[in-house]
Amino acid sequence: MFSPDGGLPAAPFGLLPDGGPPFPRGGYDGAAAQQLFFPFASEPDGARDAATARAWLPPPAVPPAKAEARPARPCRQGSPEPRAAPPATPCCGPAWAAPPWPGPAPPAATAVPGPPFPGPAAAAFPAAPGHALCPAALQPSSGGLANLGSSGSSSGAASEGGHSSDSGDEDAPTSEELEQFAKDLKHKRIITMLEPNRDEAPGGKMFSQTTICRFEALQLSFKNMCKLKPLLQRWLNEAENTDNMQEMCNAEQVLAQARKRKRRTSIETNVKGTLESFFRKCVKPSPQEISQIAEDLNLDKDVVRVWFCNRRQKGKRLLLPFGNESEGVMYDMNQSLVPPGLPIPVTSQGYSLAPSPPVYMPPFHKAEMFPPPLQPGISMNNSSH
DNA sequence: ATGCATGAGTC
DNA sequence: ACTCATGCATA
Repeated sequence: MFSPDGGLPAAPFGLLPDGGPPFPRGGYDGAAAQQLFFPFASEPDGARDAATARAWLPPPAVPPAKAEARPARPCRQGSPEPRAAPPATPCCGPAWAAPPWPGPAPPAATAVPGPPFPGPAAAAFPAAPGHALCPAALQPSSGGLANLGSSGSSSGAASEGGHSSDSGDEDAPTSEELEQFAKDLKHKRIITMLEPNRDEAPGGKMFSQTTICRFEALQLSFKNMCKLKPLLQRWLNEAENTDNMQEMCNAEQVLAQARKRKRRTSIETNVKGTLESFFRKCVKPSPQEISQIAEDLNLDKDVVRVWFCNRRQKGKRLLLPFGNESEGVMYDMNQSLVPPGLPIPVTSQGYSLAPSPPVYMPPFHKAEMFPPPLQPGISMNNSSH
């Protein structure tokens, strides 16, 4: 049934061989030393509550072809159930259901390839008053956060729990602000990293390099960025005003290293290509399908499952944030992605998520659920491996 | 910089 | 079992 060509040589979406530039780990070597950089008091638990929010929802302009609502069911080839608008979610439901994205985006001169966030309509963020959409994010700071940009010196102190200032929704940073902040953060971080003793803070929670990188690259969901901004902001302020960021008791986070973590699986390039082709057919295979794929590829079912999860997550991360136009047309959970005319999103490293050709997978028959007919010419950066 | 993994929260 | 946030490990 599933004969994934035993090993497609190419990857549909221009999968890059994650071969990024070597990360200069000044002081970290060993596995132990984690890459934690930012310490923070503590993350408000409530911050997560809004997990329900569907980040990057389509803007008003876009006809709700189907807001990336929760598909819920495995791929149903034949019947792409029409997706209704996301039901108001508990917390930020309404807020996010209604496109948070303000109007037209100003040329955001940012490091990122495309305007990550739509527009500056500033306070457009519908922070449901009653609920803390993003508790942390809503931290007042009377527009202070917004001014982070001026890396000049101590930008506004994003103190928390301050004055709730202006209106109830003005707190939400605008995309512009976030971008600016991201830049500022990047700058500061670089400086900071040069300081041997400044990578962590006392007793606080810190974020990993991964998260920071993603923040800087605006690869996190808007909601998430809103949440993190105040925390990062605080860190920046502290870093600026503190000469010694405390002794940084090595502590090294005690590294949860003691934790038994499954060794990272390295999926072979060709296998990856096959997975990609499966993904294009169905972004959310059913457990059975996953099992089948796993069997075909000789992978652990769990590995396949996780791969799909991550692939979906990646799709959202890369596709939505940068492809404004694509809002609402993100990949159909029932089918493949790539809506017609979708602007090819490219990440900072030129990672194009779009399939070479405007592939648009038509509904396929069950019988051919997964025959991944990769298109020739699709480039796959087989780099090593 | 990003792929794969983990865990909380949710459906 | 999925989404989302986050991080370890690696290219």
